Amino acid sequence: MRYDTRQSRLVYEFLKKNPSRHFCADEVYFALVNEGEKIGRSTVYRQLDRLVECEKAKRFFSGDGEACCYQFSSSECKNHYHLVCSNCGKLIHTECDFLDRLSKHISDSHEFTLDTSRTVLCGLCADCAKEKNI
Amino acid sequence: MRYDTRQSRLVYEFLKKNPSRHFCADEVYFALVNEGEKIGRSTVYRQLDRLVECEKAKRFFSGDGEACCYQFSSSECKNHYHLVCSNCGKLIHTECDFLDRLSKHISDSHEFTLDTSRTVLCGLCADCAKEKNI
DNA sequence: CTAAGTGCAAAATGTTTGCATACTT
DNA sequence: AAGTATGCAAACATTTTGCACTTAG
Repeated sequence: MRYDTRQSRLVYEFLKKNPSRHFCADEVYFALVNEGEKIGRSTVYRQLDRLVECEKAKRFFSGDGEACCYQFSSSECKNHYHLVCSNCGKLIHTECDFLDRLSKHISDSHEFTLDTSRTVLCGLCADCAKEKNI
Repeated sequence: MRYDTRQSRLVYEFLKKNPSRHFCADEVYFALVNEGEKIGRSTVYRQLDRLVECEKAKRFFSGDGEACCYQFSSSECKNHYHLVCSNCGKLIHTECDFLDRLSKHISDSHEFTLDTSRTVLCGLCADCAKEKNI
């Protein structure tokens, strides 16, 4: 059984409050500490793991070898796609026919079962693309 | 200028010898040491970075928080796609019209510039899918 | 001869674990 | 009361860095 503790709620609420951003474990930890909350680093790690397990958070690795990242994830995230900007780290949730057909195509033609919850399409968001071209 | 050293060749040749597999830095290091080669751990890291820089190796993060991985990559890899099996770690290089159209679609409809060399599509390969279903 | 690369050991990161204590149910 | 969670500090794993030394050009 899983107990409902102050700390577990803290971590969950924190991600939920910022659904469009992702955070590494330490960012969550320090954010909470700076808000004056009392919570330990390992508790944050353990709670994040738990949230990933029960699919309330998404874990991924943003591009170039940084820490691993966590982001709020509702059950809808199972069936849509994620674009992550390798420059600013923004994560974009996308529901899209074309991407659905991608899954089907890959399984039909490449004998490969795409895991959409795990796959993150990497590139540059509009803002960063603009910035880079200047 | 870049010098051509025994160690730089060792690392490059090692990846090249095993183009269809990927290795974390330590695997490369220990494989070389076990073959009796004299090379330092930090040199392996530095050479791997260099290979990634000049696109002779591909770096990615295989699924669930393991170390980051390196794999031989020829210049062709710039324009094709990579499927990685989250179960066995196999990396599949794919040249595919559909995936080319994906890039275009994402840039047209989602204002996002896909970086195909960085994006790894995550899922299950045919063998592992079979195994899991038994 | 100069610039670049090497290897070691130490430091920096990021994450996990053991264990006594505290909290939930 | 029993089971789970917490928090600390220590352990771990991976990667980076400083620096004296070696090697390639």
